[in-house]
Amino acid sequence: MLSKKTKYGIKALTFLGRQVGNTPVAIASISKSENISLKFLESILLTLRKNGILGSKKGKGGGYYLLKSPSEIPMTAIMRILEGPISMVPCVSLNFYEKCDDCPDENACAVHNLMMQVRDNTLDVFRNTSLADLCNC
Amino acid sequence: MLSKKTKYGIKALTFLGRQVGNTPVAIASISKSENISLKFLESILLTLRKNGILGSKKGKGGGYYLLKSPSEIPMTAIMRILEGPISMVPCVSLNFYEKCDDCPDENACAVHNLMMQVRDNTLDVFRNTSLADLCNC
DNA sequence: GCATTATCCTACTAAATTAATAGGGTAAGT
DNA sequence: ACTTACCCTATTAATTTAGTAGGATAATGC
Repeated sequence: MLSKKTKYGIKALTFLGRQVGNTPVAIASISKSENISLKFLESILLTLRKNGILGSKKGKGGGYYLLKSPSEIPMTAIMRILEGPISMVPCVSLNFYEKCDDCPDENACAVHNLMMQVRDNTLDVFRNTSLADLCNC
Repeated sequence: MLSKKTKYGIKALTFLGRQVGNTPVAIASISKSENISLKFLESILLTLRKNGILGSKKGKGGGYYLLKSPSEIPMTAIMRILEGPISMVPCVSLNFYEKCDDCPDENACAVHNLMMQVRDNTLDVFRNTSLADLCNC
């Protein structure tokens, strides 16, 4: 299941991507428009800034803005920052790999092989989608 | 992330599907072979039985066995019983649909439309895979 | 018919994760 | 100065997950 953190993060990014120009938007403004708890959203936008997706400006007229154009932000990046691994099990993860405690042989594991297929399919979607695609719908 | 419950359940089912004949296998036997906590596995097999995937036999020589041949058990069924919804958000779920609290219009929601694609791709994998496919690898 | 074997079933608990909330600090603009 | 709005750490409440405990019930074999 997708966490609220990721869901809210994507919604906020989409909102920012739909702005004309790239002027900073206050958290409170996004919070209201998208029905997201202000404080929770604050922490989400903070991690997106720390991970190089967003820039910010303090003081009056300040807020958050995209650092790149939406078409240059792939969904894989957003998902990995907000949700973590894209795969359903750590043992098939490309960026967050971990060995299973049980399971002596990965290649012989039915779950491993099945989840590999799921990962590839999910990855296809995220790799072929950028924030721009979400903004135009 | 896939829960251990689902992971263990799939491993147990695969183990049962690989048995020659269809004689009952004791929980303890599966538990040992697959490195799964006996009591936890017990509860998992119980739900699989209550959902029509497994049959059971009590007493000496008893245990669990598949009610159908592995090729007749689609992964969609197993996943829905053990893991629940296949989609990442309730608002795109076919079998466990729920409306979002936020989000006035589903069709205008970027997350909704993206997760629809992910669901379709994941569903494709599970629909085209049966337990038999897992047993032969 | 009694001991043994193995599933059945409810309830409980510990740990981890998620979804926030609180509250003050810091920088920018007027 | 004063206001606006992000910055940052810590705490908490709720939920989910993973596993445990302990006995009830049914089948089998001697």
